This record gives sequence, C-alpha cells and structure tokens, in this order.
Amino acid sequence: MCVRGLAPFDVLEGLINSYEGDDSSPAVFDALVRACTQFGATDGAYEVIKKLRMDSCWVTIHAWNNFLGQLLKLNEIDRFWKVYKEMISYGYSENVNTFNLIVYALCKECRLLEAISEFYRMLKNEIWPNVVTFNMIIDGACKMGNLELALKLVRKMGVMSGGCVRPNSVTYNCIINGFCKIGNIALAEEVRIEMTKVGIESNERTYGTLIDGHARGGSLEEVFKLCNEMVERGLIPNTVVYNTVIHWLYNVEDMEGASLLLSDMIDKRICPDQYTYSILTKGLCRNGYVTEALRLNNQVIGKNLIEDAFSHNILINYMCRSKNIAGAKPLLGSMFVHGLIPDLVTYGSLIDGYWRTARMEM
DNA sequence: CTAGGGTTAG
Repeated sequence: MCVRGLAPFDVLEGLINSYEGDDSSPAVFDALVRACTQFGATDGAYEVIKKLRMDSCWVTIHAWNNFLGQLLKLNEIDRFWKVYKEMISYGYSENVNTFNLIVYALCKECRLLEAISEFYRMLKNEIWPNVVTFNMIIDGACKMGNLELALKLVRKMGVMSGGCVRPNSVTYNCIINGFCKIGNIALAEEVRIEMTKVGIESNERTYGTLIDGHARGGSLEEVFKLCNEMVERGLIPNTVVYNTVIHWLYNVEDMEGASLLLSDMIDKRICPDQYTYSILTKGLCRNGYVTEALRLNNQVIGKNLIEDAFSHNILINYMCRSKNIAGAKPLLGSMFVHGLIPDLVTYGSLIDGYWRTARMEM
C-alpha cells in the first residue's frame, strides 16, 4: 500500500483471489485491517471488514480490536460505541483487549464508575484483567483529580486480580502525574520514592512528569536539578522535556533562558515538534514579540510542519485580544489554505474579538 | 490496548 499507492480494496481483491481455503491463513485479513489503520486509512479498514463479512470470510476479534483502538486514538468515541455494538451484534465475544478498550473509552468520557463496573463484568466473563486494565482506570481517576481512589486501586490491584497483577512504571507515572496536576509535588515525590523501593526505576516519562510538576509549582531550581539527575542516569532529555522547560521559562518571562535552551535543543539535534512551535509562538506573543511570532509561523507553515490548529489559535487569540480583527482574518484564511480545521477555540477567539470591537452582528 | 509537554472566554 505504501510503495505502490494501492487502495485497501485493491489489496483485498488480490488477497481474495489468491485465497485457497484451508491452505491460506485468515490472519492475512487481520493484517490488512491493521495495515489500513496504521496507514491512516480508517474508513478503508472498516470497508475491508464489511466486505469480508459479505463474502462470509470474517476477520477475527483482533482486527475489530485494532480498528476500535484506532477510533479511540482519533478520539471518535461515539463511533467507537457504534462499531463495538455492531461487532457484538455479529456474535463476536470480547477478549481482554476489547474490554480494555471499553474501559479506556469510558475513562475518556469520564465515566469512571462504569469503567469499574466493566472490570467486574470481565471477572464475571472469566476474562482476567491485566495491568493495562488497572492502569487505565487509575489514570482515569487521576485525570479526574480523584487521587484517593487512584491510590486505593494501586494498593488493592494485587488482591483484585487474585495476585496476578502488580503496578508497573506506567501505574506509578500516572499517580505521580495526578499529584503534580493537583499541585501536590511533595506527594508526587513520595510516590516516586515508593516506586524506587519496589524496584521500579524512574524512566524518561517519570522525569518529564516531575519536571513539569515542579515548573508548575514555580521551582525552576528543582527543574534543573532533575534535568541534571536524568542525564547522570543516562536518560537523555527529549523533545517533551525541552518543550516543558522552554514553556515555563517563557511563562516567567525569562526570554534569555528560553532562547538558550532552544539553541541547546537545536545543537543536540532534538527535533522540535508542533508543541515546540506553539510554545514559541505563545512565548513570543506574551513577551511582546508578535512580529517574530508571525514570522516563525510563516516559516514553519511553509514547510508543512504543522498539522493542528494550536499555533494559529494562539496568534488569532492574541490578535483578537488586542482588538486587531484585521490581523486575525488572514490567519484564519491561512488555516483554510493549509488544510487546518478551525475548531472551538478558533471560533471562540474570533467571536470574542468581534465582541470586543462591538461588532455583535459578526 | 495504558503514562509526560502546547490554545480561548476576566
């Protein structure tokens, strides 16, 4: 598909034509579905599943799981439920991965209690939850600020799984992040100590999380201490870590520090990403360098490095806040030209801008 | 299949 630019249906046709019953493996159809989702051909994946059904050549639960997982990754939760129900209506039964996807979908919708009910439905169906199941519920609890429940689950996951499942680094990182986000760095650090005690080393994400937590709390000193510590342990600060620190340096108006770090990032060949560009855009705007922010935007958009609305939203919002509708309009135009879809924030900012300039009808 | 970073409305 990649090399020859074939459409999913072309590949499928070839597979069906060369399919020789018992001498062939139906896993090849699952592989095609996976190829489609990895390729970004989400609708193609679904069409393949449907076509095979009509040819009474069914894909397995693995392909459905793969497709359902892709929908969650794209945040198409409504479609996820629709497809899940469809799959069940064809008589498939959920395996552990399907259940995990259901738990994940419920957590994404903040339906934490239902996610926990799903855990018990798994037990009833004799499908044993694994560490991923627990981690998703624990992270869901953390994201909703319910650290008490998250901690309770960590303590009880052994018993709840009949001694089969123990916390791993993902579990601990979720809890650490939860405490950082509610501003309780002290407890976040305590959790890290506990994690070390049970023999799980801090990884790149642990450091990334704690660095953001300390920066949020205003202790940039701790931030640099942690950066050094991670390097000493052989972990190289990646794009996420640089983005975090640059973001918080701009926030305290340390332009020089932010610039130095950006140069360091380029020297060390750590690739900037969309987060970097929106952080720079915001940092330049809020510190009074709007012209530079616009110039940066023009540079990166020409190179097709931008795939989401963030940077434009930041600029549009900045223009609108300073009642500069004339400055915001071309940015909206630029979004359309480059295939970026204006979202709630884009329109919210523009409506606010018109409101400020007393042009209610607009 | 799960964990860290970027946007709006006082």
